[in-house]
Amino acid sequence: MATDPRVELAKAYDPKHIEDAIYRKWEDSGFFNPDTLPGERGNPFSIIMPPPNANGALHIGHAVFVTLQDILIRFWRMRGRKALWLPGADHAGFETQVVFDKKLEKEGRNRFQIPRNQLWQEMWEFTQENKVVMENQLRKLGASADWSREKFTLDPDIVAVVTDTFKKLYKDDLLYRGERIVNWCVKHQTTLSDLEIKYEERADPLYHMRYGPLVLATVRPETKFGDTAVAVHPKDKRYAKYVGKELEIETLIGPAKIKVIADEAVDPKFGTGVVKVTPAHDPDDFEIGKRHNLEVRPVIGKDGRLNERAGPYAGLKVAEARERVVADLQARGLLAKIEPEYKHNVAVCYKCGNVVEPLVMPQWFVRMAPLAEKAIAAVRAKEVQIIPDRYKKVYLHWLKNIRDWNISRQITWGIRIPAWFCIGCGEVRMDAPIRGNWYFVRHGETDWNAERRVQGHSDVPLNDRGREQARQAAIALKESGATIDAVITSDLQRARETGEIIARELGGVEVISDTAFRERNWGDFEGANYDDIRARLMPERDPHEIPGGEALNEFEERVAQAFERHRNHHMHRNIVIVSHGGAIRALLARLKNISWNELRATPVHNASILHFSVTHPCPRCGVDMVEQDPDVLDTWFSSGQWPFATLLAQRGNSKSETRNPKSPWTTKDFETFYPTDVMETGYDILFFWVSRMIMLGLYRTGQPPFRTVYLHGLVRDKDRQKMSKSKGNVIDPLGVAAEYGTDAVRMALVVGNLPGNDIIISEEKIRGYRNFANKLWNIHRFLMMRYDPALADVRPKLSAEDRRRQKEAAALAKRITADLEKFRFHHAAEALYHYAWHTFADQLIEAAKPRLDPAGPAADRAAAQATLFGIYGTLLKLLHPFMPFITEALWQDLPASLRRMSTSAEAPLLLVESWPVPERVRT
RNA sequence: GGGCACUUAGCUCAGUGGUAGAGCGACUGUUUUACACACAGUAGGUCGGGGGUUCGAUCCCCUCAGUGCCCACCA
Repeated sequence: MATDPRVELAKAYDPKHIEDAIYRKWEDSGFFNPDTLPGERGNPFSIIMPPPNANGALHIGHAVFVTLQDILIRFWRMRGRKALWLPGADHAGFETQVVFDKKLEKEGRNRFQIPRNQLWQEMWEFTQENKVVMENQLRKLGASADWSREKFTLDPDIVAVVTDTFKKLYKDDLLYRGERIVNWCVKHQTTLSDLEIKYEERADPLYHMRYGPLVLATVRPETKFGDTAVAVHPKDKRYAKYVGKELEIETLIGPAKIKVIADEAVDPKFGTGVVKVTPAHDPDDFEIGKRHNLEVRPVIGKDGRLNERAGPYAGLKVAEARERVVADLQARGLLAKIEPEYKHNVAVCYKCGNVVEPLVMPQWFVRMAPLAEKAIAAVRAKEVQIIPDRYKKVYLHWLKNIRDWNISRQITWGIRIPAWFCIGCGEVRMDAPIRGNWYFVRHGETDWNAERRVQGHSDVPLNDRGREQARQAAIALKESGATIDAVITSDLQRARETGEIIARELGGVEVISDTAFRERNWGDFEGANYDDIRARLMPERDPHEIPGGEALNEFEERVAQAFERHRNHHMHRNIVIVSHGGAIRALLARLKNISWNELRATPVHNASILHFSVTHPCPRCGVDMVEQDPDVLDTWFSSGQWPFATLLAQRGNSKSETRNPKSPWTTKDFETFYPTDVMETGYDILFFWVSRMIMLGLYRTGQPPFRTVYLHGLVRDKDRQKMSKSKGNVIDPLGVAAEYGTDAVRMALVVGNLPGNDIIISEEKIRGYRNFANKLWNIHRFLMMRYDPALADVRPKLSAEDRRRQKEAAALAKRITADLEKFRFHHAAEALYHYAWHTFADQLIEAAKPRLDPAGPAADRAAAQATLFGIYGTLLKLLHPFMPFITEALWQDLPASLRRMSTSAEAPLLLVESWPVPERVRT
């Protein structure tokens, strides 16, 4: 824009033509990076941006945090602080997995049929694309974040911090692997933390079943096969005579004996006062079971179907089994009564709404109580302040009643759990030193694979897809970081080609061909359809005898011996073995000492990679190979470390120096900016995120990760409805920003919104602030039209009114400053709106109009001009954190003499040391 | 079952111990060279009901009602 006051600006403010250029100018200036901010800046101010999920576009909720945090950052930067706003993105494990699962579903695929490394690769690309889109959206919203420090939760240096914390927790006995009852989502095939389940009220039948002489009520009769006791209240006289006895009961799968126990958890007033105890499938029963040392007898599997313990009901889904069991109970007279509409709450997956199946599984749990204790103390001692205050109580209550946190997830997308198990006996071998790695890779796809034809020794070449798969496998190997020393492959063409592609992609690794790694010889069956053969032969297991082929044990022996030979030959090296589905299974069966039947659960897909590491012999079973836990960490376990992890991961940053050699666990950034000043986020993730950041921050650094938590509300539409795509009431922040200007959207999100209260937004409101931006534009236009540079040399004769107005403006500046210091954004924004429009425009400008007449006395004209421009400059500065684009544009348009910058004329930005009220120096 | 918050103009919300404000909307008028994305004006509220404290309450206390949210989740 021109600085010549005679050049006319457009009549109306058009943000489209201005915003991008302004942002580019800011970014090019380097002022977003605290290291290149001009001026003396000893006093840091830092905010770590809540990393948006890299699985989609930004929504209006993101615009809220961008606005509030950007206001804070710009405010403190203008006040001379060394201000850092560190941006990032979250891989958002389960959330992204769900989004990606849906995408796959649309393409007719599903994640359980895709090799892990291939799925990972696809998800990596998906999130990287989203990340770029998101970054640009954040820029559009005016975020003055330091992009040079940006982090992603899967960056290697972040992962290093996170896995280090995992190991430290384990060492400190704050992390354990335990068989505990967990929330299992049958659809997503993963466990969920207690925060990731919701309760829904349902009306289901309550069945009163006969257990010998007793009658008990349940909504889940199908779990009866897993009952290991019947419980009554200890003081219940009705049943005292049974306690401690074993009852002979008739069940649907024959007569059985069941213990009667007494436990406080039983409510004698509910139903008959008798309860069946199923420790494997009910959280409360699991607790009762622990108290009474009851057997945990699982009858439902991860597939949500009954298992072989349920006899004739095996294989049925829970709902089907319930119907059948009830019908059969009724037929046998074992059902005393049915209450058809019993209202109760059912736990469901918060994403898909399917009923959560409580299962007992080995998982990793963080022992929360000791961590929570410190997090409670920090807030009580006001080391961390929570705004608004009422959330403090919510926070404390949750922490006081906290339960251990299951951090294992059975999904692909996430940070792989840094724990290793002995492949022989499953023992946890956390610190087993790795000396050599073996990667078993199945060959890529052939046409026969696609046609489901048995290949055996038939020499079929890879097809195009197979070659691409091989390349993908090579990329995955490369990315695993290991240096591959050699590729050993079966001599059959499909394996050899795969091995050669991998070796080439890895930069010309030696390829060794070995006939012993061939697939099993399927003799007369080769070329036939795989399913036909399975149907014709034994449907449950592989045939031991194949006409003209190789016996199973011979085959296993051949492969196992070959592996043993190579192992001895390639000690302490990293070797890829490219072989076949059957051969890899044979190896697994030998190495892990498991049956073919169990192997069926682990499909070996084309070009999939299995990774084993060699280490010391296991102290329990002597096997010297380990494999990494296939599970990944709950996303919140990594994001819970975000404030310190991001600062510790600034080692490569050219401006922020390398790590301190004295302590590997620090960086200059960490020392400068930690603990951060403010954590600004939504109240909906107080437990998920904020409390965990406080706990993990205290645990790892001894300090809380931030001094103040500011919680904003959820954005709703003007009918108080949550925004959702299905309701069609979503406001796309970028869409409205493009239409009305980013500043208008920002103001609309600030005015009238108190901390912790839900935010109501409507297009009308945004339009209102678009009008305000236009008002500012025209105030500027008027001032510049009347501006007379010649008056700069005239000594102004200020009137009493001029002085009063100057004082008024100074008071406003003080008030806005105090509001921002105390996080009263809504106050400040509204006061500025009001002042600019109804005081400055309506009164000051109107009053000055006659005085600015060129025919008037010069001293008075100079006074009017000086007063107006002086206050106007202050106003622009005060408005800048809220409406950065237009204020910057107008500021730029002021003649340099009016800008009175303390920095050089080339440092054109309002954001440098411009705040009208200086900060008192902190001691 | 426990907890928290809210109930002020048609809508969305500020606000203060001394009998109420903003934005949007409605209505009337005005195209006056900063702005019709504007200006000038008008209408509209027993500040959820009841009780108490007080000279005085929308604001403090009690209670009732309604709304929303969070936590827990005994078959």
